[in-house]
Amino acid sequence: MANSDSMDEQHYLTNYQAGDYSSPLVTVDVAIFTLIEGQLHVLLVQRGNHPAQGRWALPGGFIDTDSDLDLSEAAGRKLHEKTGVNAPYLEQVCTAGDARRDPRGWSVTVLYMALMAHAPTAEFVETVTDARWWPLSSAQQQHLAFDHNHLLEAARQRLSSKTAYTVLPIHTLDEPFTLTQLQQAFEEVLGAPLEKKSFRRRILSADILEESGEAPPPGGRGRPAALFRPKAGLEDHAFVRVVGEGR
Amino acid sequence: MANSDSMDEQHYLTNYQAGDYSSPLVTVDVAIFTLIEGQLHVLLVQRGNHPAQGRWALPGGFIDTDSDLDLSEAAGRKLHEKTGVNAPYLEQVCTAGDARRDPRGWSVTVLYMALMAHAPTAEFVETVTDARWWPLSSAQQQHLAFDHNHLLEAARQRLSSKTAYTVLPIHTLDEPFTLTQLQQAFEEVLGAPLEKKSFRRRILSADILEESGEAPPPGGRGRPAALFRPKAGLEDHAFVRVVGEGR
DNA sequence: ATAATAGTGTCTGTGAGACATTATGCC
DNA sequence: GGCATAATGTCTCACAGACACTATTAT
Repeated sequence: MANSDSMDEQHYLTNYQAGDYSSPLVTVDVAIFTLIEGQLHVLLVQRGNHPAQGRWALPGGFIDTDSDLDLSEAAGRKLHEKTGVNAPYLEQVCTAGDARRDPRGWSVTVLYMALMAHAPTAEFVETVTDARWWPLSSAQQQHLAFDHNHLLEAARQRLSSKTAYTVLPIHTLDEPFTLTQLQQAFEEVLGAPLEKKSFRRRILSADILEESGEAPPPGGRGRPAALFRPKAGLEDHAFVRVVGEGR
Repeated sequence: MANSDSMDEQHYLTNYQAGDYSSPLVTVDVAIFTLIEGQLHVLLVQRGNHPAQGRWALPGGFIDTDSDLDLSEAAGRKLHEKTGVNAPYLEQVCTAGDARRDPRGWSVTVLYMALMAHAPTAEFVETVTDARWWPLSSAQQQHLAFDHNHLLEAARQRLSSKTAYTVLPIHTLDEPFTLTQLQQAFEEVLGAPLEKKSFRRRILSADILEESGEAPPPGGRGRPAALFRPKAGLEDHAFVRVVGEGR
């Protein structure tokens, strides 16, 4: 390790060679979820290159030390390249790193979870042959590249557990939305039904939504529902009690 | 990117050169907390080398791709090298990475938080001139190396927020302990007083402690307290309501 | 009117907050 | 006895669960 008391930091840095240490590979992967017809889906891409050529994988790839300013920007970039969308919600989940997860050697991946509303008008994804929205359970049943089954499970767990005390699923809906739609989003993410009254009481008393004055879409059966959108900035509300399975 | 349809994965891998991409530097840092005389302390080491020579920093360093099997093992190793202790509790907090946090270039660090009981008999740390337990507030007031002020704050936040719905501070105590000691540990971590009755009700009804039959230490004033230790395996209990500031 | 969906009233149960009271050791 | 600390009794309040009920639309 190059160092001496007489060497100042400037001098040290000019002599420093990054290649002196064997550094792990560093990638960023993104599990992006959305609701399509009420079902939770995750975006996967089919790998065109070795290793794991032909397998489906979470979108991601190597950090570009020239153009990426930081990790979350790298994650956003990977996502944008695949979906053409700037993820409305992006959260770092965890980092996996060991000697075996990538056959190329010791590698580290920083996993992000993203949520977006599925815009049925945006064909950008469906038309790309190697990127597809998968129903979550189908995605989890197949053999994904690398350790992406584990990563997907970790992201899924983060989504579920945070849904119990936040309003995360709000990011899977287009605005404005009805309370029933929001409840169904929660139920799909949690994998369990919720009590209507409790849910509405919880959400409304948190004071994080505002009624959009808009008229309800015509053609629906039954009483038209009120339409809401999140109040600005208040989307990261945390409840002091957990919802669902009151043990 | 080297690839062709005719090349099989084995062939690809033998031709693969890790140096082909400019990879960020990868380090692991650990914020280890303990209680010393009721006060929360964090272990810092003074850097002997450039960069940031002479500054105090969280213990950590480069991944050793030869000997480290995975990230948490690397974190455990860094900790062991500094404290001679295998951390009883180790949790990954987050990963920071950008072009500027280290003057040597694009770097990524995986931050872990650790908790341990302060064994007054263990001089290993105090005698090493470049490693010291700092009261948390003193540590946070000085200018630490790199972005370690931010990392320390992130670890501190994780500790506080998880303390609100788990029993994390249990790992800062020697066994057996009294409920009063446990409550004081919670209060120190949360930075706020707790109601005695609520606290005891919560902890006892969670059924995660067992009474150690041991006799209370002599010499104390007042009624002797019952001594407890955690039941095996049940230390990661999660409550469905949050403690402290019942808003 | 009937079906269908939106939305409310209200009772129960759990557990946190507050704080007064009792218990058990020491001198 | 008095002091100090441990432990309990018990009331209130917030909020989740349950579920019956009313409201508003289309046909």
